[in-house]
Amino acid sequence: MDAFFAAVEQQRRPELRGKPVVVGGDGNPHRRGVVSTASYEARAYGIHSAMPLRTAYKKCPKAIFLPVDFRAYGEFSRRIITILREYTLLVEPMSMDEAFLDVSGRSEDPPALAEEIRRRINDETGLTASIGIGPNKLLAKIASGLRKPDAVTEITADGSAETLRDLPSIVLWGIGPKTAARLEESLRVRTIGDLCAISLESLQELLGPRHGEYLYRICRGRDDSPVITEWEPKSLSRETTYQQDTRRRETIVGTLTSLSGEVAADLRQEGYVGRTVTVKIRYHNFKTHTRALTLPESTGDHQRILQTAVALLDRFTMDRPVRLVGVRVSGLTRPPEGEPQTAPPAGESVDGRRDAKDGESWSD
DNA sequence: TCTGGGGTCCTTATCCTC
DNA sequence: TCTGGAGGATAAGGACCC
Repeated sequence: MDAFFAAVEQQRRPELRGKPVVVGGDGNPHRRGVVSTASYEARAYGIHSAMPLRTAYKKCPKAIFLPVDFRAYGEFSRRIITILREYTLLVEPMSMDEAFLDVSGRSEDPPALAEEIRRRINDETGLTASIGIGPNKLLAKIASGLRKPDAVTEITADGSAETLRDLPSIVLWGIGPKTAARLEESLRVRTIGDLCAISLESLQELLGPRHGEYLYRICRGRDDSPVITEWEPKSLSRETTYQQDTRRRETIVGTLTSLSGEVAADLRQEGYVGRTVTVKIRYHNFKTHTRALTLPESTGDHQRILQTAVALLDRFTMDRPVRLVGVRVSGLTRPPEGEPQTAPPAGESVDGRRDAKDGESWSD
C-alpha cells in the first residue's frame, strides 16, 4: 500500500487530502517519536519514515501531525487481505500494508490479474496500492518499489539481470545502511551489478558465511523462499521510551511492571508461554544493552515475568540516565492441554507447595 | 541535537557434556 | 587422569525489516 497510514487518515478525513500529513508517535511533534508514514505531500518537504518527529516539524511546521491509530489501519488491512484471498489462499501478510501472493496456480496473465487487484483495492477502500510481479518473492518485492504510487510493475526471469544491474545494492533485502557502506568501502560495490562481480568467497569473508552466500544468490535474482501463509511468533515484547531520561530505580521498576503485564496479556491472548525473559535498557547516549535469563520452566504469568525482569535490572549499571526500557519473552511454546497459561489470581493458587519450597512469594 | 516499537536472524563468546 | 574436539544451550550484541 502507498503511504498506508497517512493514506488511511486522508481517506477517512477528506479535509486532509492534498495536504502534508505525518503519522507517528503520539501525534505531538514536540515530543519523542519518529515518523511512521508521511503522505506524498509531506515527502516533498524531505520528510520520511523513521525521521524524528521534531526534525519533521522543522522541515514542515504546517504539516498535520497525527498519532498512530493501529486499530483503524488494521481494519483497512483486513479488508484488503480479504480481497487478496479471493484470488488465492496463498497469501503471506508481511505487515499491515504489504503481502505476497503466490498466483502461480492461476491461469490469467499476471499483469492483468495485478491490474484487477489494484483496481478493486482502490474501488473498495479508496486507497492506492503498488503491485510488483516476479518469478519469486525477491523480484516481486523489488518490482513493487520501482514505480510508486498506484502502479503495476513486472520483472521477468529473463529481464531481471538487466533490471537489477544499475540499482543501488541497498534495494536488496538484507542490505541496510551498514552493509551497503561495508560493501562500498571494502569491495567498491555500489550497484547490484557490482555485487554480482564479487566472488562468493570474498562476500563470505567480509560478511560471514550465511550472509555472504545469501547476497551472492539474491544479487542474481535467485530466491526460492515459499509464500508462508501462517507462522508462529518466536518472541513477544513491549518497550517504551521516556519523554525525559530517568535514573530513578522506582520509575524503571514501575515501567517494568506495566510492560511485564502487557507482555503477559499478549502471551495469554496469543496462547503462548515462554521460557526466556530479556530486559533491554537504552541509556541517554543511545547505547543499548540487554540482560536475559532462561527459567527452568515456561511461564506466562505477570508476576513471574516481573520478578525475573527486576532481578535482571539489578545486573545493569545504573550510573547513567535511561531513555528506554523493554521486556521480552522468547522461547515460546503452546502450553500443554489443560494447564493454565498463567497463574490464577492471588488466593487461588493451585501450586502453592512449589511456591513455598522455592521461598518465592509471587502470589501477591 | 536527534534517533519508536515490534519483530527476525546471525555472529560470537562461553559453558557444559559427551 | 589429562587433553582435545564436537556440539548443544545460553547470553549478548548487532543488522535488518516494516
